[in-house]
Amino acid sequence: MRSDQTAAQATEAEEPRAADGRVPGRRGRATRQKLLDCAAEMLRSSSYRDLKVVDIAREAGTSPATFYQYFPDVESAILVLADEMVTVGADRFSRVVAATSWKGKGGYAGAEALAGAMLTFWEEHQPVLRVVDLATEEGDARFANVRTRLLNDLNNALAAAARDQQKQGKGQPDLDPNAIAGVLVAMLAHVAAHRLGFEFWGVRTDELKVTMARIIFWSVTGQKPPTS
Amino acid sequence: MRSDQTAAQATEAEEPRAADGRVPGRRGRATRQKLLDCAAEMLRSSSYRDLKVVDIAREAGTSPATFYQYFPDVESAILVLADEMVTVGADRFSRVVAATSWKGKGGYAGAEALAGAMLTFWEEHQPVLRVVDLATEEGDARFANVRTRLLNDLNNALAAAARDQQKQGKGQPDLDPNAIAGVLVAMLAHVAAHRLGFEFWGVRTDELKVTMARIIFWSVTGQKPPTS
Amino acid sequence: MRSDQTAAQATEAEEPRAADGRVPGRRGRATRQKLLDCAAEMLRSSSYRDLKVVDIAREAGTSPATFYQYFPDVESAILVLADEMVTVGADRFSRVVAATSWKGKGGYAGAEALAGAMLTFWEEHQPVLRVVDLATEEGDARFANVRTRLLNDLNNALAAAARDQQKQGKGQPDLDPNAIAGVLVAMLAHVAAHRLGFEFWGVRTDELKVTMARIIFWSVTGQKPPTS
Amino acid sequence: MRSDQTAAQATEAEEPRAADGRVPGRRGRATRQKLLDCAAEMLRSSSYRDLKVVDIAREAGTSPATFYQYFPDVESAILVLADEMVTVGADRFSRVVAATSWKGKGGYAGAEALAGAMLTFWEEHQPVLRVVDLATEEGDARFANVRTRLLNDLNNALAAAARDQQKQGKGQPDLDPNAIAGVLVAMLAHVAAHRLGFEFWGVRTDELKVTMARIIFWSVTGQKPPTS
DNA sequence: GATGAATGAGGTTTCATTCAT
DNA sequence: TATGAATGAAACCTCATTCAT
Repeated sequence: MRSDQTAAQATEAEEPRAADGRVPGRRGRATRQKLLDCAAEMLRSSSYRDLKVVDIAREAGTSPATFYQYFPDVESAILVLADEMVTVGADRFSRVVAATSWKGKGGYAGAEALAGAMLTFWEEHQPVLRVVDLATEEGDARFANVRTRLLNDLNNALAAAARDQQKQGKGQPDLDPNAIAGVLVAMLAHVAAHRLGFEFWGVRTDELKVTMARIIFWSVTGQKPPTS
Repeated sequence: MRSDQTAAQATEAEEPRAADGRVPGRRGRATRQKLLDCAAEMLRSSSYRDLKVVDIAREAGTSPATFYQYFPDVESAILVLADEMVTVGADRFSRVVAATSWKGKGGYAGAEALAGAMLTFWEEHQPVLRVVDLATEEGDARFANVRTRLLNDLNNALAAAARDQQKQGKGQPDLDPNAIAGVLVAMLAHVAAHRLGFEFWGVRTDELKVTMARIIFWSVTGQKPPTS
Repeated sequence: MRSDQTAAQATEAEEPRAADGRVPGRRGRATRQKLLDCAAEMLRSSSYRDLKVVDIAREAGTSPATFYQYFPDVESAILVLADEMVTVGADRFSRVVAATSWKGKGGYAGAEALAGAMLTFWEEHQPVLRVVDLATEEGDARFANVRTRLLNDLNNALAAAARDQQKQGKGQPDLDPNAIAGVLVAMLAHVAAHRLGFEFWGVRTDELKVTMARIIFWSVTGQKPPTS
Repeated sequence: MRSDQTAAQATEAEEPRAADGRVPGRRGRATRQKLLDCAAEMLRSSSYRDLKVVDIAREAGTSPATFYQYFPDVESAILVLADEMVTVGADRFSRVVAATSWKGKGGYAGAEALAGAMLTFWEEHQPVLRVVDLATEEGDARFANVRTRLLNDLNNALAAAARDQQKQGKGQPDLDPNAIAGVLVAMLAHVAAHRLGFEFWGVRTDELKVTMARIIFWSVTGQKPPTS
């Protein structure tokens, strides 16, 4: 049993390499970036499974052969995008939880900020996050790794908070802090990923945010959230 | 805004048909079933996207041409499996919620039964459910339909319970019942789908069940769950 | 050089046989006829190349296996239809030419009757005739044979008439009677086959008939056709 | 009713494109041409319906995948051949008719030149023309278009000549000029297409030419062709 | 006589990937 | 660096045809 999850390694090294092992120069880096941008853009409209090397290359105004100079396959390119996203996201989530006292109105506000941050982040990075979810679901270890790195710190922070509250005699006495954190993160991620579906069924995003914030706050602190 | 979701139509008609429109006889039905069984079995080990007609046919000891006699493509075959699953699941979930009073210890027991039912059901039908999730995520309407039919009644029942509690002055006064139900169902489905991941991270299924049960009970009734 | 074409053999024997060599009884003959009727009907709407054994069988409410009891393949079935058509057509054309004196107004009337007969016959048997043309064009000897049998007598009769006129010092003195007949028959068949195309381009069938009749009359007799 | 047919658009744009949208370079164009040449060559021996992508590719010493780089299917490749043929043919026929005065011996010589041109052209381009006829017959609009473009100018020129003669009080007074032109073109095309069949039946090509020339001359001018 | 079922055989099509320039 | 071209390999899918009942 591992009581604490340690962050997995980043997939992408600092220096991008071309297929022949050389570190690309300025022109090469520009081409590489163009390919990444196009891939990201295309993920917005078409499904991950429909994203072909040929298409990305054409969209980027270059040839498939060029694509292979920078990425061994489509997944690897998306992984780079995913890595960039992780850097932004993990940091943002950590910051929100770190700023939360879990006490009184401010504590609840922190919970709400967290729910909001998740919803916003998922909205911003929807295309890549969808791929991460899909590939993880299909058993792709590289993407599972991304997912872990994105949510790991958040998960640990919530678990720590829950544990802390329990020690103060406040939280949910009988529950495993890791279970609480895991369930809450699962809830957040899943609801955020399906925000549009909820809207379609007539549930507004704001209502989702409040609902989740209250569940978070209560689950961590065991206190009734303050009524607004 | 649609305050109540109505169950979508089942995909599979009563009488299975062969490609030429005829209703298959005993031998034909046996072959068809064999193909379904093999497909289900193979989903256990390989990813849905890697499931090829050739493979299923070979596994079932027939030829691809025979497969096409009974299903237009792999998805359609899986849809049949999914439909069978829905029939069982939707019924089972409805039963659990219907038996819940949401009052006192019995009410909490109902919440726990629900969490347990979800975890168990997902464990039993993991391969097909994974495909349903994946295909839904990829925008396949037929599978989204399956998902809706599976969870719709449960969602409505939870929303109704939350609304009912609010009327009695007990529930979560400021929250949209539909949001509550949606968030809870999302949590249940997502956690159940990733049960193995949780186990791997050291969180036992029982703890997940209890944690979710308490969240459910509190979210619907606004009451602190009774300590065991 | 063959100055006279002799009629080729009919493809279909008097007694239809089943695949196993037996002469079918009443029930069998009914099935066989049903298949023929359906094939004929389907030729009306779909192209000859799209006519599949499975389709004919289904349309006839029976199975492919049954089809093979009566015909070795689709072409053979159509050949039967074509044979029936030839019997009717060759006879009709012969009659018209036989009734023509090639003298004066009556002679021209005969030419017009011939043109009319061709146009009408092609209209009546358009589906089968189209197949005959197609298959002949594709080099199918069996269908070329049909075409010959349909037009052979007519061809010979026209050649004889042209030759006869030449002997009387009237016809086209310098032309080969066989060439005249061949060209006229080609013209008749081709125009009749494309009657609808002509209508589409704004040329009425009546005008085609008159035009061809005049060409025929003049080509055979060398006389200016009488003005109406 | 359309009294005048306007030429349809050419099917092939100026710049051939590869499957991925790029304009092929020298090597690519050579491969493309090789494929076209092989297709043309193979049409000589085998029927159009039996011409498979695999076969053309093999014959050209490449792979099916390469074929698809230049043509979406076999028909499209043949259409290119047909287009090239049309350019040559339409021009040639126009020239012949334009050079015809329809007066006296020179007029008849023009008619004979036309018949000769048709016979020669069909002999030269027999394989492609056979496909055009077949596909048109089967209702393929793209090939019908080719046929129209090949014969349209000729048809219009003949109709104009016939109309002109009528105005001079010479032609066939009671006949529709469009009908005359249509019938003559049909005759020419059909006889030319079956030249070999005629030879087989003992009718020499020269005799066909003279016969058709006389019919043309008389049909347009209403005058007895001058005896040689 | 009729046919439910099964399938061999054959062509189509798509891409990831490579290589020579 | 970049890429035009070519292609192996892998599915797909469709029918004509057969056979046991």
